[in-house]
Amino acid sequence: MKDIVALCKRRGFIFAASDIYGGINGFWDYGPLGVELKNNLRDLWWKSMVLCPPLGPKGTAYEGQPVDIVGLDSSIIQNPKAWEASGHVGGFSDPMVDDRETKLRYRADHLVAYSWNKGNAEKPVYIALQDGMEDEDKIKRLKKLGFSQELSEYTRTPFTDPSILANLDKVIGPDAKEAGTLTEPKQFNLMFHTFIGATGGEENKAYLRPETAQGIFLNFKNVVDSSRVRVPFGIAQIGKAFRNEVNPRNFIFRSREFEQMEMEWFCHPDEAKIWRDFWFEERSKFWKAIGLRSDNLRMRQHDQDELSHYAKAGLGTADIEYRFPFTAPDFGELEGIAHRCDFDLTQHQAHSKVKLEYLDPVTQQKFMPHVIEPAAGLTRGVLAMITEAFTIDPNRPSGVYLDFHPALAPKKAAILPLTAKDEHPVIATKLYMELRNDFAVDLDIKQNIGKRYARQDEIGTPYCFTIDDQTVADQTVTVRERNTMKQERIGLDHVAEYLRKNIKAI
RNA sequence: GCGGGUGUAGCUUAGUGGUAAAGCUCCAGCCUUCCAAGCUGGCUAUGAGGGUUCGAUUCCCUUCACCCGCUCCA
Repeated sequence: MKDIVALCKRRGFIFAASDIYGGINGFWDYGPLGVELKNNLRDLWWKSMVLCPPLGPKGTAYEGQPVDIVGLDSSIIQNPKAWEASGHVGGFSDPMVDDRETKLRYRADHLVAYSWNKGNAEKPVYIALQDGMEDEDKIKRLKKLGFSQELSEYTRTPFTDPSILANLDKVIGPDAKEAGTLTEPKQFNLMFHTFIGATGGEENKAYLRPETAQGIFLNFKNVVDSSRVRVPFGIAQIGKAFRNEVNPRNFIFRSREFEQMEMEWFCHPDEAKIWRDFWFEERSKFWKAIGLRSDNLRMRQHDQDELSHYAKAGLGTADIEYRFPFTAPDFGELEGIAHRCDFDLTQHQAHSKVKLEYLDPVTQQKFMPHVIEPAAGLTRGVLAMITEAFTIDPNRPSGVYLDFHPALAPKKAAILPLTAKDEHPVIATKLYMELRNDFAVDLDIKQNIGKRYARQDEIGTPYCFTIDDQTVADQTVTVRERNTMKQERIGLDHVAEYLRKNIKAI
């Protein structure tokens, strides 16, 4: 992993954000090649979803014909009420307390401290208990710690009371053996705040979106009313999302600012399963088509207890996971396909008071569509692409090369005159000018040919076209293929066609 | 968030309480007819802040970033 991070920096894929100030935890910048790679992945996803979506599954009206998906680019900042409706504000903003000994976590406002001075007023001992416990269990717990009074004899103080927080070293946690293992309560809201307007008081508070999905639900009615779509259909969006992660880790895998590629598929509740299976299949195919090896991919159904608030009911969530170097031999999430039921539309309808039900024009049935959501991490995808491509090869000068699928490679080809003399640069420049209109190509004239091949290997350029004396004589160039280092000669006038044929992924 | 570790140039490594050294990379020039060759020249570093000291990259404190393990990931 260290080598991958180093290569990313050395060759201009990914830099630490604010590098010259020592970096900033959880943020990364995409360099000249990184942005090309990310854009390529983004464009392939967009193509596979919006421009050229798959044919529908068997057992639906869509069998054999393309499904309907339209694009969207919604604002990062929305009305804060939207995040209350979605459950992002209320659901995860409570003060939490950790127990360093047992590693358990409690809501601070659910804890109550029981104390009994035991005849020694100088040194009260507090026993924190979950307020919701049955009295019987409280007595049992207190007894276990050596306190056998009636419950009424104890002083009962809310845990969040300053007198308790100032004496945490004397508090025994609900499951701890000794006092002093509980931490100060901490706010755990993962949403970034900001303030709208130059004066910025609390009443002007707003949030940066923690997922792109909500922008789609907020525009569901607008799209239905304007775009001649009929359920089932999808709305796709790619964009940045922000989460104040407690602990960003593993390069760009978990960062605080990241990019998502999400599509919300609206369908009749009865068809949810068909579409869930369909999208799961399609999305798996996508990742394989652009170069991830199947043995590095895994499909995993979420357990009931790890489901998000929106997916508790319904068919649950299935992840497409990739074996990243830092998770290996285990896997890390790359994309989740969730059945969000009608949670979001129902919530927004209730909070906004705007009717979001759908009237099927054929059956005249009115219903709240269910949502199947394939939600992929664009930046995680980039990381998967880079780690998959990273190949050690002691038999070549660079010692390593990036085995990108040609469709993903930041540079599709390099045009290299064998020497900087004679006709070589002239022909090379002419070829470069022809190709650059259609392909991301490099022209590199300086230094010896071996160095230039090595450089292209390290940035994953799949093809190098070299101009030599024979080119001058018979108008052919050599093509060097990155992975095999093999060369063949093709006509100068066939280069564009050669590239077009070889860089197609989907 | 907890525990442990690491911070000298883009990389790999030297070294010192008193002008920070080298190889590779990179850039420029020369040379070069297929895989980082050679020659000449050049850019670039003690993570940041504070303290002790005449003087700190070196000693002390704080902080930041990264790595490993746990935790977390609505």
